[in-house]
Amino acid sequence: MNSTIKDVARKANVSIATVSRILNNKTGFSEKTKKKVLRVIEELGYQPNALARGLINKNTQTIGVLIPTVSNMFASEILSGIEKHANDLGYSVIVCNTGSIGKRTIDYLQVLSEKRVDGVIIVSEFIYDDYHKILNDMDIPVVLVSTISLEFPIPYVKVDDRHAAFTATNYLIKKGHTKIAMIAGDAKDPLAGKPRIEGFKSALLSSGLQINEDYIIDCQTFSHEDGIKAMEEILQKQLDITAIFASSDELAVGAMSVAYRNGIKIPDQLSIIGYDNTKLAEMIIPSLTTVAQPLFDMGVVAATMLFEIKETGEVIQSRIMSHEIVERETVRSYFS
Amino acid sequence: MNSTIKDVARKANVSIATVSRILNNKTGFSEKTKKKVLRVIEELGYQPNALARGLINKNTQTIGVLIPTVSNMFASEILSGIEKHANDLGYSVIVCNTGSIGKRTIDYLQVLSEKRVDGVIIVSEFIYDDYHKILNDMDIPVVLVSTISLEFPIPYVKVDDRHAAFTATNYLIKKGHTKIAMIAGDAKDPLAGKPRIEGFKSALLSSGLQINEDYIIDCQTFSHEDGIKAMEEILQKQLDITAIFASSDELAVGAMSVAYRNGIKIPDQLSIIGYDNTKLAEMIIPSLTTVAQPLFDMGVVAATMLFEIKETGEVIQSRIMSHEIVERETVRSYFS
DNA sequence: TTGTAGGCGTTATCAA
DNA sequence: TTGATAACGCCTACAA
Repeated sequence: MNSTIKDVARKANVSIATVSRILNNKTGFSEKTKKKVLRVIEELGYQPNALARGLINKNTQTIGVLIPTVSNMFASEILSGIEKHANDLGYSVIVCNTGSIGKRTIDYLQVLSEKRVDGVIIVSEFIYDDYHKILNDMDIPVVLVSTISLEFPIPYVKVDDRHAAFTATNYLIKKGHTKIAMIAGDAKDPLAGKPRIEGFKSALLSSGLQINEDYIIDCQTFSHEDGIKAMEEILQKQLDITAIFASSDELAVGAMSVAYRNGIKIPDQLSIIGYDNTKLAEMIIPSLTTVAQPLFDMGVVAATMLFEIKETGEVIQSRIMSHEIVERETVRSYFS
Repeated sequence: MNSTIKDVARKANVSIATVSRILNNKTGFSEKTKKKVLRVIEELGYQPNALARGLINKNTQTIGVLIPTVSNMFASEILSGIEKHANDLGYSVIVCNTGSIGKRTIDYLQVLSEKRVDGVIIVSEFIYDDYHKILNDMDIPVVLVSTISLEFPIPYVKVDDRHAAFTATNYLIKKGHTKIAMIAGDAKDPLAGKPRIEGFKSALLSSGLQINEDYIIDCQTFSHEDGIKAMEEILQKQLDITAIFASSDELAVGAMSVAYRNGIKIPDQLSIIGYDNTKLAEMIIPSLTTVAQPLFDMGVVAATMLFEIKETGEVIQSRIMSHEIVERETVRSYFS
């Protein structure tokens, strides 16, 4: 059990060098010995030891993925894309669930560093100085997904949040809505929070609509639970609105459930548009109109970029993925 | 960048053996040299090479997880639990997205074998002979989650599907329902399909109700989409029912959406109970009554078992996790 | 308390 | 076409 190259060599009456050559499709052996060696490998059930290989080749055929939570549809869809493409190229992926706490990230990075992964993909996280320091010391490709670093020149793949939020809001306006609230997620979040608020505002502005800060509900997170709270706040404030733009599908769905409980019909009395286009958006009833991020593809693209950097050794251009409105059932038009 | 133990030794004027001892908290060095070495390590930013360590220690501090899809709430919740506990114990996890095709599983197993992972957790998959052969050759702990192998004695953690289905159906009956259909998922699935159907039937039987095979809708999968199809079939067949038991939350939600589109009020005109208790169940509107599997905990327990086997070297007892009805809004009572 | 040296399972460089 | 042999970075007897 777990024989080594040495065992193979001995049993086949050749040197380990020859076995190694055959294993790696190098040149320098006869067809006959190849046959023989291959048979012995089969007989022994020999499996090359990736550790020993990695030690000498300085690559492990594995990458690390830092991701806030695998157990939400947003992140897991991205992870799925990454894993898919990595696997297609013969790489394994180590998942690191950073959660919301920051400390674990450092530890994970340390571990990935010790394990000598060939690259790291970071999803939806702010890049602090110490992260970057470790990353830098590791001297391997890094790419960001759905996040960005102003401080450090790390390539990323994401949608243009401001633009997407603008598009969503504008969609509402084009449907005849003028009294619109926003459930903003974490307004302090410089990556997924602020830009979307800005996009919301500028859509209003460019249509000559008034901005009222009271109509922008700040939550702590982008979760379903906070969507509920936000909608309750909207109701309690008795905001005079016909539509809501939510910064995530979960927020939107949370809001929808409160509306439902209060007898508010969607979209008849209140329209709502989400953000992300997770599977939740199509499963919820009524199905949620939302601005889609190509989550799975973003994962694939991130992995593609990572390996491209690895191969070429060059810095790669970041990618802005295009977003699009997916029209479903939660937005009412005031025309036609 | 990427200094070795040798660099540390040289710079600290000690032997590599001493550095190694300090690194591993062994005995045999003075406090003074420890200080000195530690400082040098700090200065150099030295990180032990896990590959070299693993090569000699014969362990990699990483486990592999085979899972059909990370991008559904069921699997990702389990994965989350596994990752959590593994990480707490200093292990990394490699995710292997087996998808629905079988071939990839073999390849993944091969890779995990070459990478010399310390253990493997397999989620929701049937264990074929060749899987088992590889697993056996790897000679490492294996545990199954939400699946079971009749052929091979591999420890597992799961709920009692038959019992859980019985409980769900019985719950419906106790609420006064007598005309109940089942959306069965994949009826040919010997693990998640058949047992639930049996549980459904025996609940009916033990309450003196009739079993009508026509009322058991067989789908290919447990997906949202198939829930839609199943409900359409129910409608088209014009089954005379007041309640449905669905083999997964996704199926239930798919059915709900069709009911909604057809103006059928839930739970007023039709009650429905799901299976799993994923986050979807609490987010859907109205929120879904369902029989809960402790998904996250099952992941944690699986990891716990894995490491226990690894430590003790003994075969560990399988664990049947308890299920429970989570009462929400989709089941109407005919009493009171 | 410390150092020397052999070995973990490979690949790669020489010779032969 | 082959085979020794020196790395790769670390751990661990065994000596000192």
